[in-house]
Amino acid sequence: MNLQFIKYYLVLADTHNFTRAAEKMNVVQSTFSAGIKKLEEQLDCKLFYRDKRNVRLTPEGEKLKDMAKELMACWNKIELTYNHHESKNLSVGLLKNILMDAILPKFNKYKNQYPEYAIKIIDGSAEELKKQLIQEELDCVIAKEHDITDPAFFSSFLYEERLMLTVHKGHELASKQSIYLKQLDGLPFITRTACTLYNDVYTKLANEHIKINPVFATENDEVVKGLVTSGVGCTLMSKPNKVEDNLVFIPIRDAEFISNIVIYWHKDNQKKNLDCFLRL
Amino acid sequence: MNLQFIKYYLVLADTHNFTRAAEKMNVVQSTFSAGIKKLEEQLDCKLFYRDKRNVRLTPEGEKLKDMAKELMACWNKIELTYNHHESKNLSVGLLKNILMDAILPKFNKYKNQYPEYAIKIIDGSAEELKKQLIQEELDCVIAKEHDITDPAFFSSFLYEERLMLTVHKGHELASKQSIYLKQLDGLPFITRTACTLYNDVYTKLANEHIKINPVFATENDEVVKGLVTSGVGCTLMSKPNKVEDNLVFIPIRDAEFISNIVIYWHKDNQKKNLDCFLRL
DNA sequence: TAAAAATACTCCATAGGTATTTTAT
DNA sequence: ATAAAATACCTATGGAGTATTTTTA
Repeated sequence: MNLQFIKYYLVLADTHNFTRAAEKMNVVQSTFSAGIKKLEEQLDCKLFYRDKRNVRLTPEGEKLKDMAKELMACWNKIELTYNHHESKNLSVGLLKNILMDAILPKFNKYKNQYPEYAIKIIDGSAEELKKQLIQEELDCVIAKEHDITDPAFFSSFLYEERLMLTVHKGHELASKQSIYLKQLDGLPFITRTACTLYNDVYTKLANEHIKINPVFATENDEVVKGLVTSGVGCTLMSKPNKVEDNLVFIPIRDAEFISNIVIYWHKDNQKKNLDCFLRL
Repeated sequence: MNLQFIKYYLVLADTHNFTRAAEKMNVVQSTFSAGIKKLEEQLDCKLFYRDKRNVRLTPEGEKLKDMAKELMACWNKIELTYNHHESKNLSVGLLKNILMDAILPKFNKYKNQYPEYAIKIIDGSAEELKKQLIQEELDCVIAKEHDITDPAFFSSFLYEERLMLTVHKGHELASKQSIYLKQLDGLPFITRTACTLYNDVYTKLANEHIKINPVFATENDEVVKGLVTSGVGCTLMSKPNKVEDNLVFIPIRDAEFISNIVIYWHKDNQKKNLDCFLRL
């Protein structure tokens, strides 16, 4: 009859690792193990296989997932309704010029499930956001992997950004399914100064003796898109879910410019809202 | 984080009485009071007014009702899914010739919410059903108030049956909005031998010196309806929600033949299914 | 005065912690 | 050999009980 163990279950079902799951729940591993065991005893069935170095859900465990999520959603709703002492606003830091595609659905889900609670979104550089996160001005920060390495913070993978060649519809390469890096040689190029992957890009191009022709440089991706659309040059950027009519994104076969986008939050931040947001 | 207290809350919200609610939960009153207090502390608001001899929900307490029911429904679903050791069939005793109108919706709700669990319905007299309830062959019994007075059983009111004059469409009284008892004088009458209220009826008629003309006697209400429809006589019976085309039910102004229908169950019966059924 | 809720205390089951052992790569 | 899960054991919290007091109709 204790919802704590249902939470244990949900976290373990996500992480597949007792030690890390326990850490996320702010209890020691033995306590966590005992909790899972108690839940298994109460429901009278094995929920997880613990074999050969990895933890997996049993069929019974799999069946519990949706019901447990629903149960916790009910409970969260009750707690959020009555807990007046803690702020109901969630402050989310968002790395400047990050691709919103994979984040917007998360925001929308939260808004649908908890319509009365606002999310405040703060734009900034990795440095600025990190500072605000440490000073507890932010509840969480969405940024690139390795932006924050402080062990006081958890991080959880959201999605990956992968740079592609971006050209306008009428460009000579627009019809290609994919290109090789050397095909960029001599092309008019727009530099996205806010993109941290550009260090890798320029290093790689130098190593391969490919000379691009930088015609513009800006940190604003909307400006970049406008420039590419108008045909003054190409660039390298991530492909959004919704591609503008006149833009074409082409994968690069012989190079990968990837960065993982993760969400950071302080291990001690017990805010109910944050927990709800993270679990969406 | 303890669902026990949510159950406390729901039972108290129903009974408006700490002592009786505690008894229903099989805990002593002080334990129950403490539990409600803990829930109020956890949610940081008063859920019940305890003033002037009665317990009432506060506005905050009222708000919790639906959310708490939803939460318990989630939990019940989980418990019913995994608790294999106890029988999932619910055995319900039903007093012979009882009006099904108010019971059918309850059965339907249960079937909708827990489609995989069967209800077994056993027909019988009050005596038979009581015996089976004591021998734990039945989980609960739907019968008349006072049919079972054993303190080992709880009872909860379901609805009232109220006898009305029942005639066919072409009957001389069919157009009346209501009648007086003396209008039954001399009428051909069908005696429903299974109806325990008929003792009261005959006593009252004798006291008032009203002489009816008993033309048929049967314990089967379907037969009674057939006879009334065919025009051989009138009777006194409860008005169902769905009235047959050719039958007319007329209230009696100067007499009340009422019996309360209640549901009985053993205080120690902790079957999850029963709990779910009772709370519908 | 009597019935119901709150309070004071006691008891014990159990959630959670520390330290250690077992298990599997 | 190492990392992770299980186990043993301890502590502290709190749910539930008994007995009593307070409250109010």
